[in-house]
Amino acid sequence: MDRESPCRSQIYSCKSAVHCLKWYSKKTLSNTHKITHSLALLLQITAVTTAISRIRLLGAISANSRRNFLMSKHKIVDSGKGEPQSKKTAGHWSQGLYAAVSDESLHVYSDDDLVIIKDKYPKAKYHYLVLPKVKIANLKALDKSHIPLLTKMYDRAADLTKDCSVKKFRYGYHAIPSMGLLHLHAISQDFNSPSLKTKKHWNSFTTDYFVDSHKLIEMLKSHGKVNDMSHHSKLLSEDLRCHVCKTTIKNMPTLKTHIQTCFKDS
DNA sequence: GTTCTAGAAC
DNA sequence: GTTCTAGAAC
Ligand SMILES: Nc1ncnc2c1ncn2[C@@H]1O[C@H](COP(=O)(O)O)[C@@H](O)[C@H]1O
Repeated sequence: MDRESPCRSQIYSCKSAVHCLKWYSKKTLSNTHKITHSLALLLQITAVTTAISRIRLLGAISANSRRNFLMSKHKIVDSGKGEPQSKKTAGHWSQGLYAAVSDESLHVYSDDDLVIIKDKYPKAKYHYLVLPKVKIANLKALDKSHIPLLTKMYDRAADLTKDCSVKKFRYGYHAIPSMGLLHLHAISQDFNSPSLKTKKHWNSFTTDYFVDSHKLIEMLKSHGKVNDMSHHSKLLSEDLRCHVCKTTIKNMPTLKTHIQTCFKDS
């Protein structure tokens, strides 16, 4: 466990509270004082124990995400009054996946290493997110040691989607994700969904902005890290192009109609 | 006049 | 990431 995590420090404070109780009873305090102090300490222990058991509900999620959980519980914000809210602040929209993975009712699949949930705003008939249970904030945090985990994430996603009514799927990462917490997209290639609305949506799943899981794993094998892809942002404003026949299409409504007939799942 | 996109949101 | 809407494009 992380040495600095609130979880660990709370266990320490719990232990020290017990220690204090023993210490107090040996001291020559009046009986009334002893009882008052002991009761106060017992209340403290109960509160700490409750906090720890709530944190344990978060399962195998790391000390860092427990810290975020505590921050949100205690409404800790790191932005000053009148300042825009920091992206890393608990409660900011970009941290929404932390709450999603913590909610077991959203799990479509879960094991010791990963969780699979449905994408809340699916951009196709089938759209899942695969998240590791150990907190990995972003692609930059990845190194060679993560290859077995990333391979497993792909394997489980492929396994989950093999019985879907649409057979063509892609499994990959956005080059520049908006949401914190590493997540693999598993998305069917029909792109038939009301939540697919904008050019940015389309280009994020159909240009090189979408980095196949295999490609990402190859990057880690060959370079030991994920290549810098900050220049990929320009791909989001490219002209709309059908992912099947590659013709350019003038706008989103036309594209959505076009792919309904152009995409064939065989 | 209607459809569609792009940018602000404290 | 989404929602909302002003104004560009048709
Ligand atoms: N609370 C949420 N639960 C599940 N999926 C979400 C949530 N918020 C956003 N998403 C999806 O997460 C994905 C994040 O995209 P990106 O960060 O670009 O990889 C998008 O496909 C969103 O639709």
